[in-house]
Amino acid sequence: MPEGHTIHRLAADHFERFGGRPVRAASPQGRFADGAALVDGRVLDRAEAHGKHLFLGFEGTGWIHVHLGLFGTYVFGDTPAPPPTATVRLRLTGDASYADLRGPTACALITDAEKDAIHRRLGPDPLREATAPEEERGGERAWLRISRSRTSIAALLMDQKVIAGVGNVYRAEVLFRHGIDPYRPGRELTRAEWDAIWTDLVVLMREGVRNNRIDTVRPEHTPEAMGRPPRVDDHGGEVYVYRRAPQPCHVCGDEIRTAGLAARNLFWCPGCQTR
DNA sequence: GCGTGATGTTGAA
DNA sequence: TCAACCTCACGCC
Repeated sequence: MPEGHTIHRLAADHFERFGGRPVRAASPQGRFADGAALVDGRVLDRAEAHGKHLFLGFEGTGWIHVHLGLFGTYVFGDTPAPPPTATVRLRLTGDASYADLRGPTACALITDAEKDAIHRRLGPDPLREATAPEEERGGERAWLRISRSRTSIAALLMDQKVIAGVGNVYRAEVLFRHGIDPYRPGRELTRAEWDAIWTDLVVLMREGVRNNRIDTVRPEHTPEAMGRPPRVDDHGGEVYVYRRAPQPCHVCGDEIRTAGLAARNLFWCPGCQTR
């Protein structure tokens, strides 16, 4: 699940369930035992996300920094919590809820300064647009990088230093929605194309947070509108190209293509996406 | 029971 | 460019 929308949703869910009250913390798996002990019994007073990074702030203690990586998952439940399984890296327990974290790439206690360093190395996040300072709006910093780069737009969109929070699904889908060939170099994008991509990501990812899944098809291309069966797939909602190769494109009927790019699977429609 | 792959990142070669 | 890491579900014996 973990693209940026998932992490922002997790931040909100954590604050809603645990915010403003002391929580119990434990690491049944053991690899975060020291950190959990330091946080145990403290008040969770902030929860924040930047791209795919989650920050849980504990009064007077610092932050737990969580990155889910490819396999990390969170499961929330109501108390009383069942006995944790052996792979639970971190369990937080509050009055009415518990949260189990499994398989993260990162789970560590960090200071304000370490947190600042993470923010500095990440690009602008479409989901932080509303709270970003004026000069950070519109993905301006991302455009500076993209407009000067010979690297493909597909690779640039996955580079968290360029733009934070976009993963393999949003990348494939936003390029489809704007008819852009994934291999086009960043510097061959027009300003208007970039503005449209950024604005679209803000909308799509906000909807992703709200629904807790990725839907990208326009109303005229939904299963209902086109009289086709809804997608049966546990990898998200209705999409145009992600994991659809070699099925036909919903819009032009061409065969969706897939190829490896920087160790990830790229998906696109050769008919709809041009250089 | 074994092999595979997945919405990700890092660090070495 | 490649391997390593984290976990789990699925297909195929």
